[in-house]
Amino acid sequence: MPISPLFLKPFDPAEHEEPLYAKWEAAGLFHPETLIEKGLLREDAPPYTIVLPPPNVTGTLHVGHAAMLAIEDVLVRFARMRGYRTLWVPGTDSAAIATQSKVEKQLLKEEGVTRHDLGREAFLERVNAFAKASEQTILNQLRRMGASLDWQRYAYTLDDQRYKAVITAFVRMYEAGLIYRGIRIVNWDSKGQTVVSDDEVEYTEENTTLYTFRYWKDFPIPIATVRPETKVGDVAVAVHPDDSRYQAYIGKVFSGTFAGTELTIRIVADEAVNPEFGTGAVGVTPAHSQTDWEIAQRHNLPVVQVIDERGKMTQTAGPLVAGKTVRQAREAIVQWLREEGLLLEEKPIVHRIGRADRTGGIIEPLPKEQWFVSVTQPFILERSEILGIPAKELVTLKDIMRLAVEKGGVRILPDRFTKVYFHWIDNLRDWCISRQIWFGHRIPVWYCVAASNPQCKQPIVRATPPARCPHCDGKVVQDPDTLDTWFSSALWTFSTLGWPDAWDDAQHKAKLDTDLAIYHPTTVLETGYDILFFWVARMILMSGFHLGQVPFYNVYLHGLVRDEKGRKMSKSLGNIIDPLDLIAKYGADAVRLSLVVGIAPGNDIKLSEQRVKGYKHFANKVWNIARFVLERTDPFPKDQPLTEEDQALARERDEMLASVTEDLEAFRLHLASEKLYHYTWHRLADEIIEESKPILAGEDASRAASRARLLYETLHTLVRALHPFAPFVTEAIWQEGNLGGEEHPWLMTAPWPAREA
RNA sequence: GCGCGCGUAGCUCAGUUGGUAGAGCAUCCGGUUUACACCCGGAAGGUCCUUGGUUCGAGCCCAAGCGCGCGCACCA
Repeated sequence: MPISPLFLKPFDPAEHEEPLYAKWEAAGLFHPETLIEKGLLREDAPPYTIVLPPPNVTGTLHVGHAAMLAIEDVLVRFARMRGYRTLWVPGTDSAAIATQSKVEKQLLKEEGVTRHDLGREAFLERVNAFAKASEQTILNQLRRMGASLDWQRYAYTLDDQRYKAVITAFVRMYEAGLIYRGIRIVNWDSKGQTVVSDDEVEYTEENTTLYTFRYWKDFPIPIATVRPETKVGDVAVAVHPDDSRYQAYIGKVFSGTFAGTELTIRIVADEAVNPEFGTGAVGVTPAHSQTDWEIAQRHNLPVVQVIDERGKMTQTAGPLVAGKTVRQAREAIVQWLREEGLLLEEKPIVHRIGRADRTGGIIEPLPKEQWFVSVTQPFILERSEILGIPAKELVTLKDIMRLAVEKGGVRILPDRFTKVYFHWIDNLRDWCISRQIWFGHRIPVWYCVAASNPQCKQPIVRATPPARCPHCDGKVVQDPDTLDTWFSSALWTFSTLGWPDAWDDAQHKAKLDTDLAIYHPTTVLETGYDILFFWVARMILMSGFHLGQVPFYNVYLHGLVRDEKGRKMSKSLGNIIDPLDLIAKYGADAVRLSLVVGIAPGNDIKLSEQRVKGYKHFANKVWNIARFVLERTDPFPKDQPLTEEDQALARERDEMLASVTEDLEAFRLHLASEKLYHYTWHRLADEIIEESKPILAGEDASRAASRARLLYETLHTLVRALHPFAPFVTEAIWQEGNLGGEEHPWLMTAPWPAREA
């Protein structure tokens, strides 16, 4: 058979990649059940599952996604070739706050209206339309990377099935006493006009002034603050219990006028005060500081709110500042302190201020009534498959999160993140899950409007809307808030596999033969180390509570992709590399290799165009090796015995493959790929093939035939081993060279070349 | 303050359990018209941050220090 004419030029990714992907998809090769039907996979094959960390539905593919896809696709293709029942579940995330603010910005710019002008219903229609319109973009970009995702199982965090999972989860946790409503100091995003969780606050250092002053002339203790404007809300001064300077004042109460408002200040002793800082005395503002709120709780102090949700001073703040913005109020109060001679010192200080990671809005701590998940409330886990966590005993969500990792149920890679994880768990507070935005899963809670008898004051928490109040038959209204987007993301491993429908409540286990029974717990969660807390920990929490399982056995954390100088990619630096541009220039295989070869788990990736270009050359090298070998070995002498030197070469190759296989099993993708790269180029091409030229053309026919057989078999092997890393060029060679024959028309589902370890 | 990581060739980084220091890019010299210029051969380039320890043997293990980065907490 003559060699395919396609081989007679350099490998052109543009010519092969998209058509090949379309063929794989059309043949159903991403869908494990189709492989079973076609006899390409045994029905009793052990499962191997990864759920894709869902990209933002309105976003576009960035290099971080590209790295994630490359790594996961290597794992999935490796597992598939080894005969696992391999499932990779695709999905997208509504990314509540990010998407909503994007649409709000657009509305304001193009139509000059706010979401309140449109109203909730109309606004949501607009957001959903926007999400729908963007969806195909990101999905096609996932395809361009070559990701072998099972599209028949595509999930979206806001679709009906996921909605059902979210509400069911909420109701069950409420009934178990793990979800409660309470007034706390929360992180108020003044720009996004919503609460955000502790993990969604990012701190930046800024230069500011530390003011030392007295409330009024005969007030005995000077205090220091960076936020004079909040001081109109002070109710106490706290000192350390052992501080000798202030012993005489502890327990005393002082009254006076501060900045035009009457204050009653009690002196309290509290361990939280650092006697070294400032004057060693803290003005306690319970409504606008987490620490002060806690002090106020311990000493039974009142709460006076002086800043409102829009960042303006309230009427309670007094005539001097009421109605002013925080900034104006600060100036006014400092001015007043100066005029009154109360200002003792102004000192420059570096202070960290919090901003919301999604909107950039300054975080204002405010007391608000919100919904929380308690991480310390004990409950009984009816059934447990989690290592080290017994069923029918009292546990807390914190216990589950800690023990799942500590006892080995979940393994985190690289190992060093385990400590970071424990540290986070140990400092964890209750999780605030309500958000004052509209785009997202609305909280399944209703309130009786009339509230005519005491029972009616109880919130009605249920999966289906109640028509009337069950106590007085009055009208009900739904809680206006939506859930933190991470609440639904935390259910992702099992909400994508059919929970709660696939769940048998009586048996506390998945119904037989459902996706949930077959594919959960998943095998690997692969994601960036930056969302270890947001997501990984909370998935363990949710899966532990609802299923009594870990959500995954392994966590593979990849690093941040940075530019060639090691800087974060950002719009403001203008150093963003668009993976689709790279794919267009160098091909998806090259992009994938550049994000995998030699990059250890958890390490940041410095990506340069040079690097990608190098791997394009590699893909072409593989292509040319195939041409050389196929040209000279067709038909290859299958039964020719190998000479001793060729047996040695075959052994060397197989040892290399055995070690590559071991590396892949241990998630050492960086080493596996490096070994393959090195063997292919610098051993096979540079040495073995070069030495083979005279042998193949030589007089010794049996030696030539032996070498031809060796080369053919080596190509056959190598193309399979390289497939997970560079799926396109290898599949193209497989097809054009007809390497699989009748039995394995697709390289994608051909067997892995090394024996089971 | 608590914790984590990094420091290896000019640059970017590998180095799996301790066993003769590696790759890509860049530099220099040479080659090559049929697998491939998206190439090949060769050269140069290293106190593996420092000091001390364990060991027959340390880039790797231990201790201390220096420099850089990150996470968490505090930040009144």
